[in-house]
Amino acid sequence: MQKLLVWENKLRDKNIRVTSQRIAIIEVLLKEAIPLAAGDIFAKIKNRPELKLSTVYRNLNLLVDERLVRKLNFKGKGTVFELLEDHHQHLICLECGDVKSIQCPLQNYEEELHNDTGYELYDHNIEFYGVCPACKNS
Amino acid sequence: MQKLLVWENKLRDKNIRVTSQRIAIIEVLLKEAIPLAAGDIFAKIKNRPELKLSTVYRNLNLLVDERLVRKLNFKGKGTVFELLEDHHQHLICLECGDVKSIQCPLQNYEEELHNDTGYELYDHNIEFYGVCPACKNS
DNA sequence: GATTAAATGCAAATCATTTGCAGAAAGGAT
DNA sequence: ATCCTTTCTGCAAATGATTTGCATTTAATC
Ligand SMILES: [Mn+2]
Ligand SMILES: [Mn+2]
Ligand SMILES: [Zn+2]
Ligand SMILES: [Zn+2]
Repeated sequence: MQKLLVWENKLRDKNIRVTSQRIAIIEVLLKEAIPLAAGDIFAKIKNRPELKLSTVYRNLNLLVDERLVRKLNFKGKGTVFELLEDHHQHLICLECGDVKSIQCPLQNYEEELHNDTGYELYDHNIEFYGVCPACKNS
Repeated sequence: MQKLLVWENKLRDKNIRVTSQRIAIIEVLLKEAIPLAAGDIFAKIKNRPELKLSTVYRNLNLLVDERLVRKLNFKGKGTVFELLEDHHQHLICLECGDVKSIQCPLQNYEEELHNDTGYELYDHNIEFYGVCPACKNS
């Protein structure tokens, strides 16, 4: 089954209407496969001059509320969005801005933190910052 | 030695002038001891009506550049700042906004990540989100 | 195809943050 | 203590990102 159809069904499951604007946004996020700023998503939607930036924002916010999209903030890039699929974290090059997805190193840590603090844990987010091999050699 | 004097010396060591505005900002961050938004810092500076919000921003940015202050972004709070002292991470209650400092669970992980990716690691940041015991019982 | 709630386009508003410039203050030298 | 140079601040205005109100359009249901 195509990825886009999977996402259309996720919308239907949450009673969110499948609009062409929503699909266009999800298509960009699927194709790029890295976290993108709202403005970048907007810029990558070609041949839809009537699709407005405010629509991009409204949809991203809705999808974040429905836990279909993750909203992040990266040093140097500001607020970015990615489709919420498998749990993973990010490694960001401070020179070229490259973003690498990495396995989350804290798979089992929330239980320990719960025992230590009494907090009910829901989520965590990690950013690693460094310089990628390509940038190091230049 | 008083904490404030330590910070004045940190400024001198970096050739940053010790101005009364800078001191006022650092005093707020020292006293509150949790990450604060620029606007919150500004609001907590009493009896200095001439001290402007733009000055708060300019100084926070300078202190971030000089690695004396850490700039973070917390879900629900936006951009916040804290004095950079010991390496630690944060646990945030999504109900009441309470922020707890916690020991960093990734003390030795950067080496492993370097070996896996070739990246030169400089820094990392973790946020844990949950609900605190007080909010859970209410 | 008609009905209704939800979504969009559009323009304007809001909020956070930055900037230009003229005057004030800090730190070093005399 | 005064002078000098550079940095810093106040102030007001600009910018950039994000949100909002409202009239119109559209998706989903019947
Ligand atoms: Mn990712
Ligand atoms: Mn802290
Ligand atoms: Zn790079
Ligand atoms: Zn709480």
